[in-house]
This record gives sequence, structure tokens and C-alpha cells, in this order.
Amino acid sequence: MAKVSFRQQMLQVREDAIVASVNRLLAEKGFDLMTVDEVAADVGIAKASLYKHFASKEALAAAAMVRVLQATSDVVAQQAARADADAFERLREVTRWALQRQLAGEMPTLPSQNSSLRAELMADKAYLDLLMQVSERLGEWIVAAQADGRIDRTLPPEVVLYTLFARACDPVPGVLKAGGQYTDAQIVEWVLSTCFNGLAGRPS
Amino acid sequence: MAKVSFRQQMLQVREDAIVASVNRLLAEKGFDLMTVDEVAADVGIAKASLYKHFASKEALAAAAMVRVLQATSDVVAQQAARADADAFERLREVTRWALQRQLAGEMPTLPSQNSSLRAELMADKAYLDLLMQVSERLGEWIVAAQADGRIDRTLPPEVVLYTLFARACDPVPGVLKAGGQYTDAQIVEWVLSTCFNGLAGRPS
DNA sequence: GTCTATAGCCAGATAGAC
DNA sequence: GTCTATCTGGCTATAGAC
Repeated sequence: MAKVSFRQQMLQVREDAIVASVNRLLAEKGFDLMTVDEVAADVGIAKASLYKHFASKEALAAAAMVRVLQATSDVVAQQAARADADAFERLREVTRWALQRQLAGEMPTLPSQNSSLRAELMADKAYLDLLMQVSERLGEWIVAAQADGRIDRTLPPEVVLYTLFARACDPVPGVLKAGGQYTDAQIVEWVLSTCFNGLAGRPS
Repeated sequence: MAKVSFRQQMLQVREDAIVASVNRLLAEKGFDLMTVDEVAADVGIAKASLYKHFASKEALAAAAMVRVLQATSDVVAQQAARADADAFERLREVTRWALQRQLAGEMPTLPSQNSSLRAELMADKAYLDLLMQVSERLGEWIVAAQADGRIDRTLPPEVVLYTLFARACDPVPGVLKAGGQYTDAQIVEWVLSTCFNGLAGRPS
């Protein structure tokens, strides 16, 4: 029994390595431009071996997306446990985390509306459950922050939620980082500011 | 001579039709998922005929991108001619136009950092000249609006410029439109508000 | 210049030995 | 389960007749 468990552990470690590679490549090139050959080369195994672990390129990407959502869910839970922050601040911290992860090259972009990946994700229960869970928690905070008057009450909560999801995959941080003249910390603060305070800024 | 001119006119009309199709398909599926066969079918001519007009798929897309920039340049010139608007309002009107065009399904998304399209565009003088021209004019308005105090002075103008370009290709309007419960006009106003006033809104 | 037919290539997926 | 070698399909691009 110990031997089986050890083998399973090895398998798990390898699958983790695969998913980590896929996550990075997805963030770097997106689903369409990422090739399975690249993933295999990056992990250091043969392409055929990949297909013993995952049934298709879409399944590969879906596993990476699920992992990202799990990480997001963890951050959300961590913010929910804070006693010293209101709903608005929690939303901002989750957004800050997403921007940092994006600048670190570890945030895959959302699947475009007609990608083959989208169909696979919409059939993936683990993905949908996590997406629902995160959306519901964020939705509660949005409504609370509107009640507090810290988020614009004239915006439907749905609009706020989609805007936050979109900022996690925004091209702006990457372009600014590619320019090379700002630190990651500066970029995060500016993008957070344009997101929550707008380009016009907030009068003090 | 009249006959030659007539033929050239016909050619021009056909090329316009091609570019219009490419523009729509680019906006709908993006460069990678758009196939040349689709373009040919959409225009109603054989694929080989397309290649008599444009040297490659990249050249096709580049022509569409140039056309979008020309339209943008026209809108910018139109706003520059207004006597009843300050820099901030001009920026907002140009952004509004871009959002309306996107909701109409006529705004191709920006080429991703490593697409083959990007290399072609960076070698296209007409594209680069237009991009530079539009960027410079918008840049002047951004600086002026910061001097007026209507755009946040703590943001580098570059950050504001990239943010505006990014909003023209934002996924949020499309997702909201796909939801089907809001009018285009509502969507435009909400996205404009989140862009300039932020999610937090502006105290009056 | 327009068409039909096809070449050439690349990437996802698999066969079969070990 | 891992590998090498190969199949398959789809896409860009072109040849050649008209």
C-alpha cells in the first residue's frame, strides 16, 4: 500500500508541474498560441505522456484555470476572515492580488467568447462551482460596498463584478511592465487607482 | 483611360468589401481564429482571389487595422474642431465613439504581444504613422485635461493613454451585451463611468 | 483576375514498443 | 507511464486553366 501511495504522490507532483507550466504559458501566449509541444518541452516529458494525464489541450488548460480559481477562492476566504476591513477594502485587496499575479506572469487571460476552451470550461463542474462561489462572495461585497456608499450605487452589481474580472486580465499592466520604466508596485497602484477612482481621480 | 479608371473603381469597391468583412470577423473572432476561407466565403469570392489583393492573412488584417485607425483619426479631428468642449470632454467623446463601435461589432481587438500580426503591423508605415498621430493628439488632450484638473494629475499621461486604448477593446461591453438585459446606450454610459469616474464613483 | 484543385506545413492526437 | 514515430485534419498559400 505504501508503494501505491508513493506512486500516486509522484503522479501528483508531476501533474502539478504540468499545470504550473500550462499556467505560465497560458498567461504568456494565450490558449490559441500555446502548443502542446511547448508544454511538453517545458515540463521535460514527451507529448504522448501529457496525453496520459490530460485528455486534450482543452483539458490541460481547464486544469490550469481551475487552479487559478482555487487560488482566487483562497484569497477571497482570507479577506473574508479579516476583521479590520470593510467590503470595499476587501474587493480592492482581491483586485490587488490579481494584478500582482498578472504582473508575475501567472494569470491566464479569460477565454474568448468562441474559443474551444470556453465550451470545455462550461462543461467542467469543478470550474463552474468555483466560479459561482467566487462570484457570489464578491457579489455580496459589491452590494455591501454600495450600501456603504463606497461603490457607485448607480452601477448594477453585475457591471462591477465583470469589470473586476476584466481588470484581472487587463493588458495595461503588461504593456506598462514591457515599457520597463516603472516598478511593479507603481503599476499595481496606478491600475488600482484607474479602476476604483477612475481616470478623473477623486477629489479629496 | 475611362475604362481603366472604371476598373480601378471596381477594384477599390471590392477591396473595401474585403476589408469590411475582415474587420467584422476580426472583431468577432480575433486574428488567430479567423480563417482566410471564412473571409473568402463572407465576401463571396474564391480564396485565391483574395491573395491577388492581399499578400497574406497578416496583410489582410493590417488593412483592417489601418482602416480602424483612419476612422479613429477622423473622430479625433472632428473633436479637435469643436469649440464647445474642453480636452477632457473630447477624450470622453472619442472613448464613447470607440465603445459604440465595439458594441456594433466593428472594433478588432488589439493584437496580442506575440502574434504574427504584431510583427506585420510594426513594419507597416501607414499603421505606425496613424498610430503615432492619434497617440500624439490624445496625449496633448490628456496633458491639458490634467492641467485643468479634470484628469488625475498623479497618473503618468502614458498610463492614461494606454488605459483609453485598452477600454476600446475591453471585454466588458461585449459580455454585458451578450447578457441581453441592457441597451447599448446603457452599457456605453456605465463603461464610460467606470473608466472616467471609477467603480467608486464621484461625489457630487 | 477569377476560379478549382492541390501543395506544404504545422499542431493535436495516437500507435505500439519497452 | 514513458518514449519515438506516425497519423490526421485544417489552414495558409500557390499552380495552372480560363
